[in-house]
Amino acid sequence: MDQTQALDAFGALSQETRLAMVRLLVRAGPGGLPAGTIAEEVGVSASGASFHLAHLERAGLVESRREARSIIYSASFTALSGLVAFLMRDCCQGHPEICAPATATAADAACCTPAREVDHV
Amino acid sequence: MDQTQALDAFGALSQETRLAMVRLLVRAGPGGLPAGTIAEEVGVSASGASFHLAHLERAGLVESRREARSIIYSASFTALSGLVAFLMRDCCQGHPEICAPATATAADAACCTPAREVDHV
DNA sequence: TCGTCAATTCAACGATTCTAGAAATATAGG
DNA sequence: CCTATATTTCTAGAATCGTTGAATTGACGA
Repeated sequence: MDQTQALDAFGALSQETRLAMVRLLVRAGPGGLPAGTIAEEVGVSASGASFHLAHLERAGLVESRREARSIIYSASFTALSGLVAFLMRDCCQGHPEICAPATATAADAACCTPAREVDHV
Repeated sequence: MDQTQALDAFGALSQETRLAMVRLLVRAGPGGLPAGTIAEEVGVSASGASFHLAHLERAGLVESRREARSIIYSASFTALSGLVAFLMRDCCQGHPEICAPATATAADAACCTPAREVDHV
C-alpha cells in the first residue's frame, strides 16, 4: 500500500455510508452480501448504494462478483490489513512506545496472533 | 475512538496535503514544527497550511501550542494509535488470520514492542 | 508606540462530491 | 418472447471542499 492507495482508501472511508458498508462487509465475512441487502442494511437507495460501492471498489477496499441476478460485494481483507500496516509504519516511525497501545487493542480483540508466530510478508 | 471520530480522522487524512503534513509531523516527533516550516515543507501557501492544519486539529490528529511568534504543531500520537486500533478492531472482527500481516509489518518496522509487555489501555 | 514577522481569518471562485430519480442493462423464469 | 428482479448508468442540482489573495490578529524588538 503506497501513499496514493492509502489516500484513496482514506477518502473512501471518510464517508458515513461507505464506512458503514465496509464495517457491514467485514462482519459479513468473505462470503459477502448482495448489493440490495447492503443498500437496505445501511439505509440508502439502490442507486446510492451502487455509487458508494463503486467508490469502495475503485479504492480497492471491496471486491464484487456476479451470482445469478445479484452482485455480491465482499470486503478486501488484504487492502484493509495493508491500510493498517501503512498507518502503523507511519505512526511507529521512530516512536516504538506509540504503536504498542494499538497492538494491545488488537490483542484485546482476541483475534490477532502474536507477531512472532507469523512469517514476515 | 468511536465511529464519528474515525470518520473525521479518515476525512482529514484523505487529502494529499494533510496526509503529507501528518507524516511530516510524525517524523518530527513530539517536538513538532512551526506552521511556517510545515507550509514550506509540504509546498503550500501560509493560508493554505493554516486551513489544513486547522482541519487536522479539528479532527484531533494534531495539537498546537504558541511559542513566541510561532505556532508549533505536533502529531497526536494518541489519536493516531486510536485510529489504528479502530481499524484493527473492525478488520479483525472474527478474522484472526487477517490482522496478522499488519501486526507483522509493524514488527518489521522494528518499533513496536510485543503486546504482552504493555498494559491494556 | 511603531514596524515587522508569523500565522489566521475572510471572501470569492472553481472543482469535486453526494443525492435522487429516470432510464438502461443483465439475468432468470414462465 | 415477455415479464419481473437486481443493479448500474445517466442527468441534474445542492452541498461541501480546496485554493487564492487581501485583510487581520498577536507577539516581539527598536
